[in-house]
Amino acid sequence: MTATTRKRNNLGRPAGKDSERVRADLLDAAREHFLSREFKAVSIRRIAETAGVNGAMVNYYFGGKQGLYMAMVEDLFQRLEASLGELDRDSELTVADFSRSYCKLLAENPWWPNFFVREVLFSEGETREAIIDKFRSVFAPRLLQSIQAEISAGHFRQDLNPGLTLLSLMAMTIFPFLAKPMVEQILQLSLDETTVGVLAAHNTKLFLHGVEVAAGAGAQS
Amino acid sequence: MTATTRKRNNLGRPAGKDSERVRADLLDAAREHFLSREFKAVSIRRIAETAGVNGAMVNYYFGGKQGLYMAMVEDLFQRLEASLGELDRDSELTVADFSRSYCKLLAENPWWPNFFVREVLFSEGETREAIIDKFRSVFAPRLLQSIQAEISAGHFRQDLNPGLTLLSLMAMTIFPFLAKPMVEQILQLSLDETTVGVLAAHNTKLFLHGVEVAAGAGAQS
DNA sequence: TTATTAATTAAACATTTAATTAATTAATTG
DNA sequence: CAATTAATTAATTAAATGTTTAATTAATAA
Repeated sequence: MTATTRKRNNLGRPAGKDSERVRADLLDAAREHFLSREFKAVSIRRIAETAGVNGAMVNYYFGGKQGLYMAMVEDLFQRLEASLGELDRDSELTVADFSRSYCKLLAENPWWPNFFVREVLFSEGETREAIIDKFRSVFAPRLLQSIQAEISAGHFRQDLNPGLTLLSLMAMTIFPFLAKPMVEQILQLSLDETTVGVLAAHNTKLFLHGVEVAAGAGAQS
Repeated sequence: MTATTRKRNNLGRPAGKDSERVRADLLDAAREHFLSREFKAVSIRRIAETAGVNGAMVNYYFGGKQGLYMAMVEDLFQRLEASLGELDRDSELTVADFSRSYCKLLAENPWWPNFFVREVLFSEGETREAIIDKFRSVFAPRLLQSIQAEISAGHFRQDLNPGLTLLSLMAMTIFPFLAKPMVEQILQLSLDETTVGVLAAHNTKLFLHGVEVAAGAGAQS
């Protein structure tokens, strides 16, 4: 205790610690808390405790609680885009393609539907605009275009409203994971990795049957 | 000011005021705030201000903030059941019936999808159980039974999983109102009273085309 | 080596919140 | 009428929160 060179507590700059690691740990802890509880119900102190650092670090690295949340959102978007990376290459995007890659996305990012609905429904201002804009630039235009092409080609019913049709497709793919707790309790369906494939197949078939022209040439996938 | 019989402020029991009215006003204010913002972001002071009473009334009548929230949930359930009242009578419930009465329910209770998803996704413990239980007792069993009957009768495809099929139907009817802000911005569809009917028709037709046997006798509603 | 900068903690600060209490007034009851 | 009960408000309390600050230590530059 009398040694003058000895650290008194845990104060001061720690020896040989990567400062990027603290940032990453805080983002991890923020994701863990913010995705399962509402913004105001999550305290900086709790996040910092999970990350194993002092609460003041949130202000030091992110400028405050809101800044940390924004950084987390940005990080989630990056993960999302990484998951959808190869989807950007090919310009043709069929409904089956969409259904399949959406399932893959879900397997890699199970937090996505929950996050999506929270932001679209309950966030205010810029955050909501940001996520809507992401969606608008990633999925919507190419799917709309694809649906419209199928209608023009005579594969889909002529009386379909493309917007409503896309909405139905999105609903069938996103909603089950939104209502997951209810689905598992009421319908006795567990939405794990294996059943996700079954769900995707069911959705695709039902959707295609629903939109294709009622002529004899049905869709046998 | 010297008059001894004069009320000093607004203190004390007010003259000729209906105490049921205070309760109702607080419930109205709670609904207004809780349905548009998260629980922790709503203060009882603000609710009381909206209701035009003192904040202590929340504790007096409902035993606290949580109690007020629970009372509001119970009140919402009652409104929901009132809206679905006549649906309980007839035992046969077709898909078209469901779609139509769900649209009517939405017109009378526009808060419903928002509330539904908030509770199923973000609430904890008893509240979630309560709403899941309500749903289980109102919609699910009769619709499942109806779908199963159609499959047995040979009207719907034999390879359909009834649970997944009900899930698709629910998704198409509930999701558009969940993602309302996104729908209106991206798909340029306004979900007002008139378009709700169009959506219901679209959903019913797409769903029925999707589930019915692919034979020549399609569903012309 | 010395001075400066970067990173970290503990403590203090200012604000906000739900809940409680005491005072006050009207209604009700005996 | 008197005493009690019900309903309401203002003031207070205790806890929690986001942010700031000062102290402290390691890394880095001069």
